[in-house]
Amino acid sequence: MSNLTMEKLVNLCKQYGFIFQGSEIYGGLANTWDYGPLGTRLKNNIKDAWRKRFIQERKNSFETDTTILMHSRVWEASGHVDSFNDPKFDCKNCKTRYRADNFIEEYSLNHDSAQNMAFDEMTEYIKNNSMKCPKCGSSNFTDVREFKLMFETYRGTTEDNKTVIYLRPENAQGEYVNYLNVLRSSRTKLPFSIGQIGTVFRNEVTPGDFIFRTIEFEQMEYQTFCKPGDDVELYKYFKEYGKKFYLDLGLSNDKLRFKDHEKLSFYASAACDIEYLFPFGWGELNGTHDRTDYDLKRHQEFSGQNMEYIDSNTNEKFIPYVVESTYGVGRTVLACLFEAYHEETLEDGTIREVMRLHPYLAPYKVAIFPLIKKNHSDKANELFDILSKHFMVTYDESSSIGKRYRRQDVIGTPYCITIDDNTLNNNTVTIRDRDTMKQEVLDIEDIVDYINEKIAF
RNA sequence: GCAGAUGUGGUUUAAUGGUAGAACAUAACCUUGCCAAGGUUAGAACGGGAGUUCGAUUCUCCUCAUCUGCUCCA
Repeated sequence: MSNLTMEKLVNLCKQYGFIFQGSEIYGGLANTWDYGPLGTRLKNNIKDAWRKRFIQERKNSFETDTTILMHSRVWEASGHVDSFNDPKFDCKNCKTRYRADNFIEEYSLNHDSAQNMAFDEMTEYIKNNSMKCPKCGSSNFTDVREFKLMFETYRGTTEDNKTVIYLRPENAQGEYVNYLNVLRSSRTKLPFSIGQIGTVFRNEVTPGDFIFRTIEFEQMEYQTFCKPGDDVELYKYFKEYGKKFYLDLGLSNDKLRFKDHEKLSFYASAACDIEYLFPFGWGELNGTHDRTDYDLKRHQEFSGQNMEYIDSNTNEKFIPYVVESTYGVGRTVLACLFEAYHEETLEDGTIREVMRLHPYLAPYKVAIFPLIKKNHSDKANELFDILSKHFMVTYDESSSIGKRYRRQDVIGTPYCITIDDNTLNNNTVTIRDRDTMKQEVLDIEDIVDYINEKIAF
């Protein structure tokens, strides 16, 4: 049973230290969220899980960590400088927003091209041709304005020495510009993959949905370079591999679906999302794109560097195709939180809130309780020192034992260990499983192996 | 970015143009021997700014944030 609304989740995350509003003491900055102690653990565990599946367990798979700030030519080559800002205007009457270039091409009498028009020329054109809002018939429009989706900053310390530099809107270009470096240094062959986890920035006008859409966010990206033709099978493979990854994280099959793109971007020959059913509707977690040789070809053109691969068996030369699969980190965190939350009514009628996170994702693997603070806290602290060398452990000696169990249930801790007189006399502890509510007696020596086996991913 | 609604301790809330009250949560001490027990005590709030007023959490304006619906998301 779960009836977790977004509002309730936001409060829960704040209360227990998963996620806080960004810049909260100054009134908040819209669409930014800070990860607290528990949220940071959860997020890092998700990233580690991804790393394990995509880098560690796959041959010819390499991780990079490239810079947020890149040469401006990168974004010209990628097409972002030309395509990642839109000319838009609003109908003041019915508040509909249009893309000016599309509007002119679609609704003008001659279907003129707006390709080469400046913004004020588009404004003039719309006015001079008495174009009307297709929705309400009004001609009361705002001027055409530019909506830049890339954040800009400046390089250079003096006013007259400044050059524009962009904050990356995707990680992918970092892998593409290092394709030759990785290929050479790793002595690898096609097909091979470069993965990367990194922060990207998009200056979008957005409604929030909590951490679902933010202006700064992390992506886990996976680029597979292959021989042209092999991209078709790889594309299919990575769609399924991505879904498998989400099932492994504990998301339920009936809340996951594929959504093929009908309209393809200029760089892609195929595109498909994996969506999760959030309380606010289906939302994208992953996008897999067949980017063909678009990016490497463009970088070859713009940089002058030869991006061709030589197949040593056939001596063929070609620019590799790229299949990209991108996973949103924050969105995955959000999906895992929604999926994990349960409310259970106990025999005495009280409600127990349980965060049934996969043990690998749980912020703490084990909580240690001295049954009686006075008698058992020394031994409990000793155990903390032993176990904390192996995994994240938390310690709680305040309030009643029942209350301590409940606190761990809400934050997803899979195992609780209680130290009592038996521990002092026989070296055994009571370990309680969050999901089954069953208690077992365990020798202290066996705890590490017991837990490690349970939390494996 | 547009329209509407909302903003009181961590959370849920009460009242008020004149000292802002509670419950839960939190912390300390006592008690307690395995699932939110009890007692005592403590800390903690009117989103921010300006205006009207002798005095504003309350009225007005601006702003910030959140929610709902649009819009946007190569």
